[in-house]
Amino acid sequence: MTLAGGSRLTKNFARAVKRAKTAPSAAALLAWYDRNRREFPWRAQAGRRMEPYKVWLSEIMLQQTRVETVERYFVRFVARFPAVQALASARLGEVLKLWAGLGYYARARNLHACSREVVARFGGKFPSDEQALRTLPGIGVYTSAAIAAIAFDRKATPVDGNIERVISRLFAVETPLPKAKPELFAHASRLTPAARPGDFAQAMMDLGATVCTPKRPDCPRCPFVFSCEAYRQGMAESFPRRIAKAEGKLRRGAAFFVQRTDGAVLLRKRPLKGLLGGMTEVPGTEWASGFEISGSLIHAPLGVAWKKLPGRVRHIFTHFPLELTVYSATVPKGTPAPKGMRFVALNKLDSEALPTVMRKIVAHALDNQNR
DNA sequence: AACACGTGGAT
DNA sequence: TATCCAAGTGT
Repeated sequence: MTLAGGSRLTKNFARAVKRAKTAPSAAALLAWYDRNRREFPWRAQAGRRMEPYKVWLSEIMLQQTRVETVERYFVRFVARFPAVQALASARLGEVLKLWAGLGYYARARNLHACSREVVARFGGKFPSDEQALRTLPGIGVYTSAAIAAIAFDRKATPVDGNIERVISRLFAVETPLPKAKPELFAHASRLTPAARPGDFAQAMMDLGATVCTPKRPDCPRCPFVFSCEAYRQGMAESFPRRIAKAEGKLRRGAAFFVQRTDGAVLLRKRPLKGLLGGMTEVPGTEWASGFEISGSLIHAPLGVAWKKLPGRVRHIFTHFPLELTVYSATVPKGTPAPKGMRFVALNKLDSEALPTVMRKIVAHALDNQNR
């Protein structure tokens, strides 16, 4: 962190901390947690047991996804599937619809598979220990520890991105991520108390989300300020060390927006595996680097008059940027959909498993086809 | 071990 | 506008 403004008060505070550095204590963190309790739809009231189903569902949704984004998805999801049995008896398509827009769609496929295994192998009750949880689809090292600690009060130490940041600062860990993971886990595990391990984990994550933030951490409000080595060095913001990933190469492609005169739009389903697996899409070409627009009409789903729309649809995936040219065509009412595709009424698009990039294509086409 | 896998909010 | 990156898992 920076000593904002360099005020005398702040400098004195920093000097006082240097003199008084103490060992970090879980008790201090838990006290902070109790004073700064945050309410979430999946979080029980203080002292109440959390439902394993809700803990599991929220943990899956929260993987690589911000709390503010997850909240409304979680509420909708629980309203539709109040318990693991309801989810297990649903079709995958129904689950993907509720997941559309949330990203990382393998999570939804694994969530569905996991619900069926919990019912089939564990009688509809989540197992409480990490080893057993770890055997379920979509539940990895982090999530198994999180469920064991938060739902079952087992002494387990989940380490997510927040906790990595908190710990790397607390101990000024110079090893860059992801190599530092074992070291960070060892530190976190040593700090985990036998009492309230679930609250401890949530407290660490809340601390990372609200105080020990990536940019401009609010160190004076931190219960660990007297223990933090990075702060003592005046270097909190420079942790965790990280090795930059190579950025993905631009890919291009074309999308074919077909609308019937009654308004219905032509859609199809993507293969179950891989990018946007199992989701609905607007028909299009492959996405490739070095893509040539000139030949793309060969791949069009119908032999009709195509109009190349002005502009492009741009979308950034985690591992590559995408640039799409959109072609549009209008066909008469009653035109049957080509094999493997279907026409869907425009006002029914909301209840389709359309990922964000596909919604962008539809919006771009509707904005531009009559210009 | 390294890469595939989405999206949107903050700065 | 560009960049970062968030409660990771599977292969």
